[in-house]
This record gives sequence, C-alpha cells and structure tokens, in this order.
Amino acid sequence: MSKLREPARSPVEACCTPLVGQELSVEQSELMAAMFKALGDPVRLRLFSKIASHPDGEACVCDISDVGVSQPTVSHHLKRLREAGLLTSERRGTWVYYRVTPSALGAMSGMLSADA
Amino acid sequence: MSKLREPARSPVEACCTPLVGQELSVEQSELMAAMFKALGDPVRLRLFSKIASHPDGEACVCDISDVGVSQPTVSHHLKRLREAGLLTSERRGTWVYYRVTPSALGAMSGMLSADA
DNA sequence: TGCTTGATTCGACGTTCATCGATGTGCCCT
DNA sequence: AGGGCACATCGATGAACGTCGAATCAAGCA
Repeated sequence: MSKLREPARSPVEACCTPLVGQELSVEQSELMAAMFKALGDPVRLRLFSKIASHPDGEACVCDISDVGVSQPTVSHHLKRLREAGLLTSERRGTWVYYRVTPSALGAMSGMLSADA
Repeated sequence: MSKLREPARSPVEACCTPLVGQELSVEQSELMAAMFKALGDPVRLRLFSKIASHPDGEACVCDISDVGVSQPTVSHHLKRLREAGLLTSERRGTWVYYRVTPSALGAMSGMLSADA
C-alpha cells in the first residue's frame, strides 16, 4: 500500500523481517547489505565492538584507536561505520565521541533471529 | 585458561559473546568479519535470504538463480557464502542443494543481541 | 557414444577498498 | 597570537572484489 510509496530511507526502517521468514526485496537487501558490509572488516568490527562495550555506551576516538593501523585509517573506518548508520559522533571540546545507533543493532539482530 | 590454547577454528565457536558485553579479540573479529563481509553484498544477501526462507530449509541453485546476474556470478557468490561457513552444499543427482548453516546464523544474531 | 541441461571454474576487466603520509581543521592553553 | 593536541580530509598505491563470456565438469537420457 502506502508502504510502497515511502522508500524507507534508513536501514533501520527497512528491515524488521527475519531472514528465514520471507526473502528480502531488492531495496531491503541493498540497505541491509550496506550495514553488513560495514561490519565486514576486522578493524571496523573491533572499533565497533570497543564502542559498544564501553561503559557509558560511548567512547572517544583516543580510547579506541589502538587497533594496529594508522590514525587516518581509524578515522576512515569510523566514517564508514557512521555512513552505514551504525554509529553517531559528537564533538565535545577537544574530543569526538562515538556512540552505537541502538536501532541499527536491533535491525540486524532481528533480521538474523529465527523467529518464523 | 585453556580457552586461549584452542584457536577456535570455526566462526561459530568463535563467537557467543554479545558485542556490547566485551570487546572482541583479534581472532574473533577476523572470523566474524568474514561472515559479515559475506552478507555485505546485495546479491549474496538475497541468495542467502532465498535459501533461508525456502520451505524445506534448502534450495537448489536453479530455484534461486533469478537475482539479476549471470549464472557464473551466482555460483561465485554461493561459493563465497560457503567459504564463510554460512552455507553448505550437497549434490543430489542433477541438482546441487544449498542449506543455511544454522549455528552460523545463531552466532551472528547472538553477537548482535544486546543482552548485557 | 553422443547430446542436453545444471553447475563450477577460468581468465580478464573495471571498480571499489584499505592503507599510508602529508596536510587541514577545530579546540584548548599559555 | 601562538603553539600543541585531537581528529578529519586528501591523494596515491596496491590488493581485493563483482561481473561477464568461454570453457569445463557432472549427471541423465536417447
């Protein structure tokens, strides 16, 4: 119905359907693939994990930069995670704090859960 | 303890830790990133979805090949999904049947669930 | 033995990506 | 104003990736 007329801008809106329930549409697959792709790099996954497991749910770049690559590369990966909708960033004074987008996590795990 | 001495060959064994619980080790991140990477392509995600949502939990290649790319490309993507441990394949007569590795799905969704 | 259909492998081509050093920007402190 | 720190952007480079047509393999059938 009207669902077809709203293109579902955010990956989060795009998926609440469990993978095993019914096959994905082309649009859904493109949005979700972008999120999976963002986590499909060891360095990015570690950065994401460091942020997600941080006490206050947020971490400054300096807290998580120790992943074995140069600082520009860390910044590059954080940007990709941000562009995929998995992270948000906020500058407070000298430091920039990153935080996991909660609904994004839910969308991915919801899709992978076998509840159908 | 002894956990450190067994390298956790399979991605499934490697991860049962929720992402938000504690940060991933280097080995864990590499194994899990390979699985996410495998789903990080729209065509592969649709193939995976088609198999996962198939009635008997398995599908022959001919049932899922209609994803808009050539047949060698389909085969290539199925191979990548197999190598990531997400699918298993079995030849029965003329056709080859693919099936989702159940524990792989569980590992990924378990990692993304926020239960900590 | 040949022929047909289903599926994988091979070789090539253009694109995307991860990585780095150098440079730029924003903020704080003296 | 000036210097120093945290982080982002730029430009380049080599590797990995997605895609295809052609060739190959595997199984069934005449």
